[in-house]
Amino acid sequence: MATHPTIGESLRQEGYRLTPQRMMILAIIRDSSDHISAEEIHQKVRQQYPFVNISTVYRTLNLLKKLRLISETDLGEGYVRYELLERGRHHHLVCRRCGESFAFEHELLRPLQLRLLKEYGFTADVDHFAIFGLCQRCRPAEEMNDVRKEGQHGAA
Amino acid sequence: MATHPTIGESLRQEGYRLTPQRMMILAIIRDSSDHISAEEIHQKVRQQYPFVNISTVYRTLNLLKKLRLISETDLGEGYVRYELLERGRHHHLVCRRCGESFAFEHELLRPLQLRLLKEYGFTADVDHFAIFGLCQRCRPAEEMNDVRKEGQHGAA
DNA sequence: AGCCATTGTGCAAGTTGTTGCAATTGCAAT
DNA sequence: ATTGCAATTGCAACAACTTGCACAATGGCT
Ligand SMILES: [Mn+2]
Ligand SMILES: [Mn+2]
Ligand SMILES: [Zn+2]
Ligand SMILES: [Zn+2]
Repeated sequence: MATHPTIGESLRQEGYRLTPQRMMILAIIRDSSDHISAEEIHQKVRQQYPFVNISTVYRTLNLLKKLRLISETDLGEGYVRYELLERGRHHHLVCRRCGESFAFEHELLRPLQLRLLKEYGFTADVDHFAIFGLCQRCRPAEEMNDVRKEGQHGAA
Repeated sequence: MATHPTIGESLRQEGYRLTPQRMMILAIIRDSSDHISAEEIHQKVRQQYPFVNISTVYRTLNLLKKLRLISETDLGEGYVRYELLERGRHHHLVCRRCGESFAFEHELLRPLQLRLLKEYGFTADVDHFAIFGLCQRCRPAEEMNDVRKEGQHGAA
């Protein structure tokens, strides 16, 4: 129940208030084993305090994002999900056909990050990417689909 | 005035109709020298045909996206912009502080694309990325900002 | 030309997320 | 304890985009 000191306290140390709403939101993000959406957070906070407004949830998420305590990522569901950044840097591959998503190592993005810094002096925020495409299983199916369409010319 | 045959015809060859609305939308995207937003397209189509609905614009953009004729990208303005994919593959760096955006070569993403394919069998859609971070000019300013905050502890 | 199935459009309502504003809260100096 | 002030909240309105549905347009078949 006691809010993990590190995250709540880093809020205060930046000069922000650790309000009850923020404590509840933080606890829920911390206790979630996976990515969590704003709506899910809102539902869970409401179980403790039914009057929280969804805009408070969004504002808190934006604050935590700005302080780089959480990261957001769009896994193609029509809304964004959030995750504690201290949970370890990683990224996701999302199949545009089956919707499945797989994590991949941050290492794979490091060479790009370095080249952007060297060639453009640009410090890229490489926190939590989602890259869309076709997974191994779906590629053959998609190609078959393309071939079928080309076939429409003469056939059928 | 005559719609560029290649794009309009590739629509038809996929079995979709080339309606007047779609012709107008296509012509506007083609005649735009830069990224263009749905709202901008809607405004311009309305000059020719005041009854088009914004949802037709969005539906057409989604169709063109699905057929990989256009690509979309979020440059951090609060809405998405679209560009003809045949205009040449490139990506963007967007500074989260000053909002400035710079293009960068597709070449820089190719090694990542290849590694994702080799290591995960994942065929990444690397059409038109926008990577956020700090540009060369803004990084010193941002660091100064961080230092000032740390100073709050004892000072002030 | 007339009919039918399919595709596309307009409209209104819905979803996710943001924002202006007035009221509340927290904090510190009196 | 009271006051002053900035940070935060709830609420309602808004913005970008999507979707369900009824009607219109299209294209194929006869
Ligand atoms: Mn993740
Ligand atoms: Mn571009
Ligand atoms: Zn798949
Ligand atoms: Zn900048």
